[in-house]
Formats: sequence, C-alpha cells, structure tokens
Amino acid sequence: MKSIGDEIQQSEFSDVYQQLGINILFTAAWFGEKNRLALKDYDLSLPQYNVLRILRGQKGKAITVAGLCERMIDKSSNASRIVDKLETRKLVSRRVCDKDRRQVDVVITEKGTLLLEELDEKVPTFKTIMSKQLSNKDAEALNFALDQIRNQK
Amino acid sequence: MKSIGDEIQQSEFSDVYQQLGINILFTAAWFGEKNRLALKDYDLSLPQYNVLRILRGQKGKAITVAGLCERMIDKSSNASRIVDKLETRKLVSRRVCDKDRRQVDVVITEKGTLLLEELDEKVPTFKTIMSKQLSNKDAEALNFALDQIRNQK
DNA sequence: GTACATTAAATGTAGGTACATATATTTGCA
DNA sequence: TGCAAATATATGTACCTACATTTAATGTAC
Repeated sequence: MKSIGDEIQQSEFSDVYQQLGINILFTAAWFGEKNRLALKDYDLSLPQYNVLRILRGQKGKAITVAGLCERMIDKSSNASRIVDKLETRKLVSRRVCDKDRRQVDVVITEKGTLLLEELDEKVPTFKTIMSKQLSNKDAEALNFALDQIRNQK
Repeated sequence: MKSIGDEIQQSEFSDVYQQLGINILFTAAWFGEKNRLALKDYDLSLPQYNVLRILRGQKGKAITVAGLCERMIDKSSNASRIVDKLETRKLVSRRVCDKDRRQVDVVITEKGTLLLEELDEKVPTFKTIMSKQLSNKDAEALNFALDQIRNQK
C-alpha cells in the first residue's frame, strides 16, 4: 500500500505527528481533486459548489452572505464574489434584506436546485469514497480524534 | 468540546463518512491558518514556505522544477512562479541544468537557509499542535487509516 | 540527419484566497 | 437629535490554483 511517504517521495519524517499533519493536508487535497474532477464538466468551482449545497440545506430559507461565510470550510473565502458568479448564471438570487438593508439575502433558484440534483449522481460522496476501507466505528473514532486535535488552544 | 458540526454550524450529517470528510477538509484548513499566521510577518506564503523546506531537505543537492512539483502537497501548484518569487528575494537560486538544458536546477541560498532557521522557532510543528491531545499510538493509527482511505481506486 | 513526437519549464487567463480598504446602513450614546 | 462606532457587504490588489498553450531542448523514427 502506498503510504504518505511514498506519495510525496519523502523517506523520513521527524516524528509521527509531522507525518500525520502532512497526511491530513494531503488527504484533504486528494478529496478536493476528486470533487473538482466531477464538477469540471459543469464549470463549477469547488467553493461555488459548496455554497450551492449550503443554500440547498437551507430548504428555501434565505441566508445572508455572512451566514454563508460561517458555514464555509474556508473561513476567509470571499462569499460576495462567489455569489456574484453564481448569480450571473442564475443559480442563486440575491435581494437586499428588508429588516436590515445592509444585509443581503441569498437563496438558491430552481435552476440551481436542478443543477445540484444532476450533480448528486456525478459527485462521489464521502461514503462511497471511504466506506469500503473504513468501518463505521473507525470513522467515528477518526472524527473524535480530529475534533480533539482542534480543541485546545 | 467543539465538534465539527459546531464549527460549521451544521446540525446533521447524512452519515459518519460525510462528517469525516468534512472534518478532514476543515482540519487541513485549520492547520493552514495556523501556519499562515506564523509566516505573515515574513511575507512568505504557505507554498513558498513549503518549497523552501523541500529545498532544505535536499541538503544542498539541486532539484528540478518538476521534482518540486512531485514533492509539493498541492500537485497542481505552479512551482515555476513560486520559485520566481523566491528568486526575486534571493532566497533560492536557479540555474539551467548542464546535462539537460530544458531542466532548471533550484537550490536554497544561504539567505534562504537563515530565514528558515529563524522560522523554525516561530512556526508551530505538528508535534506541538497535536501531541498533547493525541498519543503516539493514536497518531500512528490515524496515519494508517488515512493511507488506507486514499488506497483503492 | 531531418521530421515529428515528447518532455521541461514558462506564460496566459480565469477564478479564488488573504487582507486592506471603501461604502452604506444601523446602533449607541452624549 | 446628532454623530461616532460598529456592522454587512463590496471592492482593490497581490499571490495562488487550475488548466491550456507556448517555447525550447531532447528523443526517436525513418
């Protein structure tokens, strides 16, 4: 089996934590690659896809641009401009919020919803990617370990 | 403890694999954030830092641009232009390879080495980030699990 | 040995990230 | 009320990624 050391042609790591850090970064990049490939035919970037999915998760309820930022994996991604691109293609719509006119409410359009449904069959789920090599229990343990890593300082 | 669901304000995941996938992506982004913060004072981007570290790992031996690409975490990053920026600051030097004049040999300069040494004290290692929450054995298990995830198809 | 394919690196372009700043609106308080 | 501080979004800029194309050098077939 190909280990992380083989992947980036690094024969030695200073310690197992260093190896794990790079392994996590590399695995994340590998997931991204997989998804990007599936989205390519639809001219949709990864962050655009993620925004669409967050909007669908809202089930019709509007969300502000700031709300999108909070839910995105990459906290500093510029939701404003990502929504721009999606609006140009009429996959989402944007409207100034009545209650607070600084805010902008974003919702997914019918066209956006249809596109996502089409993509559901093309984009591999994490379950299909991982369930063969990893038991449910292992996955839970991994989740716990990662949550732990990020907690403390 | 804050779970991945709390972090991105998502109350439910379709399954534990979906949760794990997002957890890995999020943790990778969290690592990046930590490192970027440390590099900020030195006007060094993350990929620039990674290239410098790869070059130091070469222990004086030159490496081609293609060789850099293979060792970088993000396979499609444009090593050519990253080396450009580093060369402008005289942190690396570039020379056409004698044996094959299409290739370009890159080495880290004295100045680059000194900068890295300074950074060694500023940039947190993965060990300091993770060793408190994760035993050596747990880290090994995680490494194994991640290697497994990426192997198969 | 010329012709064509292959390879290594550089370059062009569109979209994205990181970060600073601008603009508009609302809030808080003297 | 009036005005500064805070907030929500948008915009500007430099660097990065993704990907296609270009340029130069090497390999290979005939």
